Amino acid sequence: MLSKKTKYGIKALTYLAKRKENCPVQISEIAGHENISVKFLERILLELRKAGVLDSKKGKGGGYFLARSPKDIPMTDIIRTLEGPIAMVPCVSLNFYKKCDDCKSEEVCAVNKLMIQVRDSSLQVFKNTSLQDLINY
Amino acid sequence: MLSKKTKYGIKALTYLAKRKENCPVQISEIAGHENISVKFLERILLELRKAGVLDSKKGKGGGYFLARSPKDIPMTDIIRTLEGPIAMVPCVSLNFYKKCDDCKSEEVCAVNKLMIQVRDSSLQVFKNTSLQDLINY
DNA sequence: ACTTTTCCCCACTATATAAGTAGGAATTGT
DNA sequence: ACAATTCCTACTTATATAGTGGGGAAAAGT
Repeated sequence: MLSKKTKYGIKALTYLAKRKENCPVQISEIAGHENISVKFLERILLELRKAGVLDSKKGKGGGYFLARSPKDIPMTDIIRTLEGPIAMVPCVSLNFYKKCDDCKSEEVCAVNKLMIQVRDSSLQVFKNTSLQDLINY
Repeated sequence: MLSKKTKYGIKALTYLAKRKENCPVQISEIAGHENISVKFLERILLELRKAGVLDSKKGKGGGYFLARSPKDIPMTDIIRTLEGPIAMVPCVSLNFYKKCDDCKSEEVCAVNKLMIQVRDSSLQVFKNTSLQDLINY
């Protein structure tokens, strides 16, 4: 299940991407438009900034804005930052790999084989979809 | 993230599917082989029986066995029974649909559009993979 | 220099879900 | 009758999610 954190993050990013000019937008404006708690969104945007997706400006007239052009922000960046691994089990994760406690060997694990396929098919979607694609619908 | 319940369930089912004869197998035998708590597995197998994937026999010489041939058990059945929706958000779930609280309209929701694609790509894998395919690796 | 606006950051709480446990009832084979 | 086994409900515990509160720091406008 997708966490609200990720969901809100995507919504906030699309809100920013839809704007004509890439100038700083206040958290409260985004939160208001997308029905998100200001404080919660604050934390989400901060994470996205640290991940290099967003950039920010402090003080009066400050706010958040996209660090890159929407077409250069693949969904993989956003999902991995907010949701974590794209794989459904750590033992098939490319970026967050962790061995299973209960498995003797990954070579003979049916779950492993299945989840590699699921991971690849999801990855295909996330990798080939940019923030720009999302607002083009 | 895949729950341990689902993971254990898949492992138990593949264990059963690998056997030559489809005769009743005790929970404790499966649990021992797959490193799963007996009591926890008991609950999992019960759910699979209620869903029609497994059948059981009580009393001495009893146990669990596949209700159908492994090739007639698609992964969708198993995942939906143990994990629930395949979709990452309820608003794109085919079998567990639920409207979002925070969305005005699904037509303009970027998350919705993206997650439909992810759902379809995962569904493709789960639908086209049977229990038989899993043990054929 | 001062004030306001804004992001920055840590700690806390509440709630839900997952994971696992306990105990007994019901059923079947010998 | 007895032992082995599933069946079923309720309970506990651990972990993660979602959200809140309050103070601090930096930048900009005046």
